[in-house]
Amino acid sequence: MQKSLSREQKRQQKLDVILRNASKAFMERGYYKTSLDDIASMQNVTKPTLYYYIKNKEDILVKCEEVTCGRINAMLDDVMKDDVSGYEMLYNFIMKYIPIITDDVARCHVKHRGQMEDPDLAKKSIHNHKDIENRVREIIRIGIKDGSIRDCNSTILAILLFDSLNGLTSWYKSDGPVKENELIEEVLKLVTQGVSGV
Amino acid sequence: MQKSLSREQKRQQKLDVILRNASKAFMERGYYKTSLDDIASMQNVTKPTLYYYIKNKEDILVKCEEVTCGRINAMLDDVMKDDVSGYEMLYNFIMKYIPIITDDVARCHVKHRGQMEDPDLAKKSIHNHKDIENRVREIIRIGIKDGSIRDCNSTILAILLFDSLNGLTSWYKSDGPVKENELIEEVLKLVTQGVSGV
DNA sequence: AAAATATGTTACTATCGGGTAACTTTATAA
DNA sequence: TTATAAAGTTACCCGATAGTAACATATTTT
Repeated sequence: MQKSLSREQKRQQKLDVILRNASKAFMERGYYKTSLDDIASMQNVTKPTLYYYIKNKEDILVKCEEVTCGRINAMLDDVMKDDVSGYEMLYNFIMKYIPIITDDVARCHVKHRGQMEDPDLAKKSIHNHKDIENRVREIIRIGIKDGSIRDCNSTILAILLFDSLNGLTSWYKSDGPVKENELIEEVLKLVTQGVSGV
Repeated sequence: MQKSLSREQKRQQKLDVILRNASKAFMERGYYKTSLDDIASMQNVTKPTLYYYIKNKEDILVKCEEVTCGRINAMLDDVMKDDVSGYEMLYNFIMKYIPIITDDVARCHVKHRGQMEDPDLAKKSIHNHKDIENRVREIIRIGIKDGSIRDCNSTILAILLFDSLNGLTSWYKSDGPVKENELIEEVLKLVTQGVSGV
């Protein structure tokens, strides 16, 4: 039993590596310009081996999504259980969202969300994101109710917020010139105070 | 001469239709899932006819970019020549940027910018966008200098701003439930004042 | 040790779609 | 009205690549 667990763990680890490498490649060269042969050779295996871990190419996107949405929802559970103002919840959400979303697998998910060829998978993907968006809208509504967030269209605000946060994924590199602390700082200031000079 | 001009105009019009239809298809189904046959049949012509107007598939993206960047730069010329505060310039820029960027051809450009397979074209595309980004950074710097925009990292702010504005392109539909006026209103409020309740 | 299962490989198929060559039709210009 | 160029068509090629079948090796369990 001990050994069989370790085998299962190894399997999981290899899947993780596949997702990580595939994500990296998809972000650099794009989904369609990255062949399964490319991905396979990153693990020093051959293409058919991949099919031991994934159903098909599209399944890589699905699995990246599962991992990422799982993390985000767990974080939201954590943030929303605190008994603080809506504004503080939103602040905490943003602060914790950025480190999650700058990970390669998460970036891959954000870029390809809702774009599966299988319509059912695409629908499910959009649904997953809408769920998360709704939870953030709920935070915004709480903030408006308790007066900590100014009265606004919570739908539009939630979308704009996600746009700017998810946009990070296409340019932010953890080894680039912009430090993560500074980035979080600027994003939080922009979202909370805006750009106005006074 | 009259007639030959009209022929040239017809040609231009047909190219416009191709770009418009291709953009729409690329946004709905994605670049790689849209074949040139698909695009051709939207104009009720056959694939080789397209090659009379475009060099190859990628050239569609290049032409969408030329059109869009031309519009944005003309708008920036206009906004920046006014003798007003940096904050007001930024405000005007955002107000005028949204109608430009919610057009199908512009949305297509935003989605595919910098993703051409030909490295030279990709480089040029990124350069085009960086130019525009730099002009907006210049506006921000003017605003910081004259005190109308709070002191901040102009690079990060410019990027975040573009992220949220360009993000619009993936969800905003001119015939959807959100009115353009309301959208512009909310974006401007968010960017200028932030979300804070007080 | 043997049976069963997991993991991997080589070699192949089948399809799709970008691009082109050669030909036809329509419109402009001399 | 005839020559020339524009605009479009049919028929094809060919490279790329997702997915599979059949075979080989390692590992675990009995």
